[in-house]
Amino acid sequence: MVDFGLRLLSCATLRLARPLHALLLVSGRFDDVILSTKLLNLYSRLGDLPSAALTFRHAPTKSVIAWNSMIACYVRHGLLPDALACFHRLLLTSSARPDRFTFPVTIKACWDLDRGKRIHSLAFRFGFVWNVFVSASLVHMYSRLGSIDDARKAFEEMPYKDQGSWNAMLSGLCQNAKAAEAAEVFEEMMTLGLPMGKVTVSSILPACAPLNSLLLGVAIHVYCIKHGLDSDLFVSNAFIDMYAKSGRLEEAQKVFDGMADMDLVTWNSIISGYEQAGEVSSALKLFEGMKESGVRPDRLTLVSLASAVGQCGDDRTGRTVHGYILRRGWDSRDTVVGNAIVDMYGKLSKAEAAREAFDRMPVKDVISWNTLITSYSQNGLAKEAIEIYESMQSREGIAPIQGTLASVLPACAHVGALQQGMKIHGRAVRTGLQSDVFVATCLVDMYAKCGRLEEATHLFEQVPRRHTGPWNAIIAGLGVHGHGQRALSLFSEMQEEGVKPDQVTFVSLLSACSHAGLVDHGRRCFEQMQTVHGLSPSAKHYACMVDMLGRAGRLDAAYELIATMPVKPDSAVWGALLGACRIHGNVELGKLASSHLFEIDAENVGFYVLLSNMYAKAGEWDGVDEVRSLARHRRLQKTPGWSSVEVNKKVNVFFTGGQSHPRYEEIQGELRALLAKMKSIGYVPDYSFVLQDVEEDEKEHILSSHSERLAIAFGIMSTSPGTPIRIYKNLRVCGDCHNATKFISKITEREIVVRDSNRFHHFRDGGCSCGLTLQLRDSSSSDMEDKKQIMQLKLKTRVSIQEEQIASPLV
DNA sequence: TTAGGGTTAG
Repeated sequence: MVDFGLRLLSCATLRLARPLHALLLVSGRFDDVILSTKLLNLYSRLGDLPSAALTFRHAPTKSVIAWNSMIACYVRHGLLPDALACFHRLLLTSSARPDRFTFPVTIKACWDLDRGKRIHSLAFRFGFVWNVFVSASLVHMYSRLGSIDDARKAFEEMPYKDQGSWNAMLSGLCQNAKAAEAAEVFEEMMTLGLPMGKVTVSSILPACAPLNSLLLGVAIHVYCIKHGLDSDLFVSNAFIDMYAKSGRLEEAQKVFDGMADMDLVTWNSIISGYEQAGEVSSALKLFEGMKESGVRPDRLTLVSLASAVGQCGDDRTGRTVHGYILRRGWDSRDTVVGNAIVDMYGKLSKAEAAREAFDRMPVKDVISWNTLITSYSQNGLAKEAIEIYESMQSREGIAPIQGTLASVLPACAHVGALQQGMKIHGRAVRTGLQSDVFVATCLVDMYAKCGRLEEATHLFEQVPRRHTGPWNAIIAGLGVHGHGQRALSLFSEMQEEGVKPDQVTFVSLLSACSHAGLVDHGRRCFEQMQTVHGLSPSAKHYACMVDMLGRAGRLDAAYELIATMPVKPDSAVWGALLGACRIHGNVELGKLASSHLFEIDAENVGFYVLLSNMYAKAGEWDGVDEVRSLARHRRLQKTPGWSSVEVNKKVNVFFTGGQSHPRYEEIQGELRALLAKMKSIGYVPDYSFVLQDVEEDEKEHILSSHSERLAIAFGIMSTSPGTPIRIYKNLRVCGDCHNATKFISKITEREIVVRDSNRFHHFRDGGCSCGLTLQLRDSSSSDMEDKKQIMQLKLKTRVSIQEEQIASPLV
């Protein structure tokens, strides 16, 4: 006589299971409720859902154990609705009664809170909630579905808690970002003298990094080594993750190196650790190791990989990775992976490729939109970024979150889209996001950069002041408006309130001092930054210092600083020196700065223009020719000048000489009318700013086609009288436009604010009271000399050069 | 004869 029970229990493969199944049927023993249930369990254990379901259907009598196994089998296959349907059939059609085993598995099948609560009340009605397995399952389910309060309640109501219940509570808290509470629960567990198992360890470890408590992590590590828990795979994985997130990559690597076997999670944790720390090449190397070891990458691996490639900035690797992801079956419905690809292209400065990847995604969530907005915004396509935000608004089911506003507000700030920014501010108020420190900081920055310093200050005063962000934003804002003293006094206030300044604070502060010509204050800040605040200056800080000393004419001191700086000077540092050399006419030092710049940043036309300008000012025409031919040789083209003005919440962009605006003719008419009035009260066009060697009336037209004029004219004709006009220009405003704008502000009785690549110009009633007045006066004092030189330049080269712009295409 | 609780995420 065959002992079917024993053989069913010990059967390990499907190949052995099938003959047993047949034997049961022919011998008539299948009718035995215990044996048919054992067969079902066997199929369920071996993961053969169809056979399990068939066995279940044909079993003449169904014990509650059979029902339980069937439900469990569905859950194991992720068929949650089938599992719940099976449970309901058990309730409604079977004479069997659910038991304490039924509920844990059914609770596991609940995929939303409503269902979970219904099953919870059924478990209560059947009297099983007091079972420790059932209640621990409830704790787990509520945590999984994000209802941490219900989880805590279920946990606290448990009359008896075993280690599993504590573990469920710990991991639930960790997964719902309640690290502090998790640590409290853990402490309570230790106080009660409960033992720590490997599950406990891997549940509590994720709380260490968010709590900044490396000490706790290390203590647990020591405990694990002592009790032999450290060889467990789950435990090791949790340690890698904990160390990596605490910034201890060496420790993470040590754990990784000591592991006997590794799984997908191991590789993902270490790769993402290196990627998050910015050690991109190590992350990519580990990915190769992972492939060699035969572990198949999953979506999380791909997310880390894409992010690593985005950081390394190498678009060839980017394309390779994208190709790899496509080949290895990137599920196009996987929104997280899709978002990572969009982000990768954005970081590689490939806004178009980002857009394509975005368009290909069938399911887009709010993160997809945020990522695309950021991709455009960070690649200088601010207008497009705002348009994407607008089209996002019309999508159903997609509501802006913190990250959305934090990506679109800088775009508004960049093009000076004040009305759009204000609309977004309104939205932030309605959704309560304006009290978010990050959003508030962006709002302060936006108002300051859009020329509304009062609003920025007002908003700053309402923001909680513990964080450094808002302080940095307002200090920078005061800086670009030329209010160096106010920036300094705010900095003192910041220290009095105990807010710790960071690297960014000092960049804002130093540039504020630089713009206002406060050299001594700037120097003191630069010293304090190192001695008092223990911050080592970066290339950015040195660039500010060089700019400050250079503007003040202390070129030797500026050069001295560069020669002795401990970090490698970048293009911003040398660029600041070159700019100062141009102002003060130091050709020799300028040549030196350029030689460095042409090595570090050979593609930047601005530097060629600056150098050529400087040669022209000094009358060194050979130098001018040399620079021009160098630029031509490198196939560089001038940066097109453009200005933007916002009318009716829409950003209008005008390119210098551009005729593509639909109301171009009207704009020209407006400009002609203005010009006549300007001339009648004493405006004389300054043709020295015209670059082409053409007839006088043509010159007049060229000046009138500068992008800022087009934008101003459009602003005047499209808004009601008295409305201030705000312009953003990507390059610096030319001297003639600066003068003309004074006249326009007088004639039209408008306040005109022009923000250029350097700072703000406030025009009102025929004057300009901006921070730059001083500098402009400086350059206009030598106006006559400039004009003479430019005339000479024209004679020699037939084309002259304007600040930051080369007249005709270089190629 | 059946059961719960564990690590990685844009």
